[in-house]
Amino acid sequence: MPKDTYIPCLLNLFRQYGYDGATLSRISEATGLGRASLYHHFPGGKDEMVEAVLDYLEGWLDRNVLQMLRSSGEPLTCFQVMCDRMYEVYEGGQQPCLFAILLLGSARDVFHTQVSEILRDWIAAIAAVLEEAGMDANLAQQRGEDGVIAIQGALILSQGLQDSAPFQRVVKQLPQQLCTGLLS
Amino acid sequence: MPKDTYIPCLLNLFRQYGYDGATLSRISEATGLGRASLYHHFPGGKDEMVEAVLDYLEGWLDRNVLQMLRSSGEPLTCFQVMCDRMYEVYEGGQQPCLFAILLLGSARDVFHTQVSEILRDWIAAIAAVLEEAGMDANLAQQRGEDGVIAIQGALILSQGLQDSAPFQRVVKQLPQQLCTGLLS
DNA sequence: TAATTTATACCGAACGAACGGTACACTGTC
DNA sequence: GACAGTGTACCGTTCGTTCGGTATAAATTA
Repeated sequence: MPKDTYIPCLLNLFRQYGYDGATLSRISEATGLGRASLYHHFPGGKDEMVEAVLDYLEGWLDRNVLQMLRSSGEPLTCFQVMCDRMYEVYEGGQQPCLFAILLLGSARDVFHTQVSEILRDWIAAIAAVLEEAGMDANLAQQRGEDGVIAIQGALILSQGLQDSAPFQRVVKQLPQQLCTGLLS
Repeated sequence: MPKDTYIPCLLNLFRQYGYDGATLSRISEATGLGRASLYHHFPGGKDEMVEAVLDYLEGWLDRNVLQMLRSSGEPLTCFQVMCDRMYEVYEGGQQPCLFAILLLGSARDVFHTQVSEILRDWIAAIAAVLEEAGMDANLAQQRGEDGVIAIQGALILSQGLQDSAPFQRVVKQLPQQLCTGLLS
């Protein structure tokens, strides 16, 4: 069984406990692998586990969101699909975002490069859809940022209120908001 | 010298390193207080330090934002002042939000109650301003949430891109966005 | 075909370091 | 003398990590 098997499990652990809270004991327990076995699959230790999860997420985002955004469909429909995907990964707003966790955790410096790259790609993909549809480049870029901001902010708030309603409302309203000002 | 003296320093430490990253050694070094002195001022240890910082922030928010919002001025002006205050505490977007840090860190359960209360009060204060100005209660509540979402999301993104521009743009645009739909 | 090497996956036990926290004796000030 | 404040030395625990070694099965050799 390849090491990819354990990655979804690791993702859930880091999301549930944070980088520091996801101790090797917990990881060992959750994966069913002994401490030494973990180091067989991830010689770089915990950091390599996080990096593997980030690679996985980067691939997931590319396959399920960015490629779809690049497929030049109706902007509104594209963003609706994007928001549906977000609803899935974040389980309706009950799960926090690993990017934010890493960005605000004690090891932020270690993973900052990879996270910022992912965020940039995501924003650029949203902006490209809007620009393709005739929106001004600067405004499109702003809208891309606004999309990420809305989702990240909504996740924080839903986490803070322990109520997924704000996130669910945001993903519902976001596609329209991103498209406002677009002739169509 | 009262213990309040060290609270801004503690705030900066927790924001810079996160809850787990702000170790007692670092706290001791940054405050210039030995371990024994720290436990003299904060017998409850690290958790009590965080709680003291949260109390401080709660007071700061009440004094500098909520009371101002309750003073029934022009909504747009109120929100502009609010955003100015946000610009200050978050140092133009360069500093992350302690609430988010605690919400996503390993000790989220410990501080969740207090953080959620602060968020709720903040949202309610924004909503009250809009309702006072004639906005529908449900929409006003949504706008309150949107305000917090925008700021929290912008902080995450600015942190992620290591670029304060998104945050600064958001605090600039937010007052208008919160007021849209308001006659006046 | 039988023996042996190699590679992969796994494990329990232990490592040094750092953690949060405590005990206690000592200062200074009222 | 009382007591807030401090420095030092130390506690037990847990951290991430490493060590030595086992089980299994495929590949290689005799």
